[in-house]
Amino acid sequence: MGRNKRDMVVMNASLKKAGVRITKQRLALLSVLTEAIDHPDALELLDRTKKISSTISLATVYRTLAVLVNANLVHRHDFEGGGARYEKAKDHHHDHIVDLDTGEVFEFNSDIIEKLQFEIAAEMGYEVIHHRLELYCRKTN
Amino acid sequence: MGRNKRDMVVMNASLKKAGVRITKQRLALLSVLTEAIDHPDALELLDRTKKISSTISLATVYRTLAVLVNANLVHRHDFEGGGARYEKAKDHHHDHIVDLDTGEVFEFNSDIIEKLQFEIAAEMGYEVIHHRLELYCRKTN
DNA sequence: ACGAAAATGATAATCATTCTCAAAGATATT
DNA sequence: AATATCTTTGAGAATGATTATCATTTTCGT
Repeated sequence: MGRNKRDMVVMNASLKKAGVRITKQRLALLSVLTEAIDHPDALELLDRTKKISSTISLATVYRTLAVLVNANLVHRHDFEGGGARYEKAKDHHHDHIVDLDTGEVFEFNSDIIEKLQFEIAAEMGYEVIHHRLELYCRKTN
Repeated sequence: MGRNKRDMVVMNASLKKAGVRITKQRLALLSVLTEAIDHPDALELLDRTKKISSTISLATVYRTLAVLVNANLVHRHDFEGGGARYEKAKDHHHDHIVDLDTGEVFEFNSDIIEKLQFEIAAEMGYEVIHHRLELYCRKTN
């Protein structure tokens, strides 16, 4: 687990940017989200954070996630089935492929699709504020 | 409201196709869905159906919707905020634009996007079983 | 019309998420 | 570093949408 000084500085800055106080729970949760390579839900995040901070509750996980999502530091996904899943915001936008059999989530992005969406909305007098594109898939063969 | 003999025959056939018994609740709900030009939720469907059939419960609305969705006669959408919303299946596939201010839902479809999705999935060894594309928009100025 | 099988209604149960509020912690100021 | 103030936390209650339960009623092939 990579929680060195530089990471701490970055996370402190992130929280300041979000206009919230720095607490060990928030640092721990942000650290878990930073290390995660998957898309965990609130319960899973609680478990992982407890292993680092040992003192955090489910209510705080939800509250902190709401704060981070609001500050655009974290993205929340409502894939089919089960509760919301979370992911630390990356610098590049991406959409998701969900493996229907394993539940695994993969990322992809297509500038062309992005542009087409923009054009379709514009044609109807709309501006896309955000969007959701999920491909529910099965392995071929 | 258009519930003539031809509609009844069509609805009867639809239910038979779904392999379920024909009840007045199911006919009424299907009729409401057929007439709907919007994307109502379960509670709204209960209200509308009561006006036609006068005897249906929320439990039956949910149960019947589940049956119809399973039979691919109805589509269920989980747009952001609030509960699921339903729509009678049309012969052509389409995606949705959601007006963030009014909650209104518009339909669109793009063969190009569809094809791109297919290609992207194929490249990763996947076959798209179904997908979800929603544009959350605001009117431009 | 008869009887097995399925559907209904009323309500309880579930599940994820949000709310409440007293106690603990963080930050600015001195 | 002590104080005052304002925020966050934890535990559990509350919520809201949806599903399950089960006794009663309805459907439909015979």
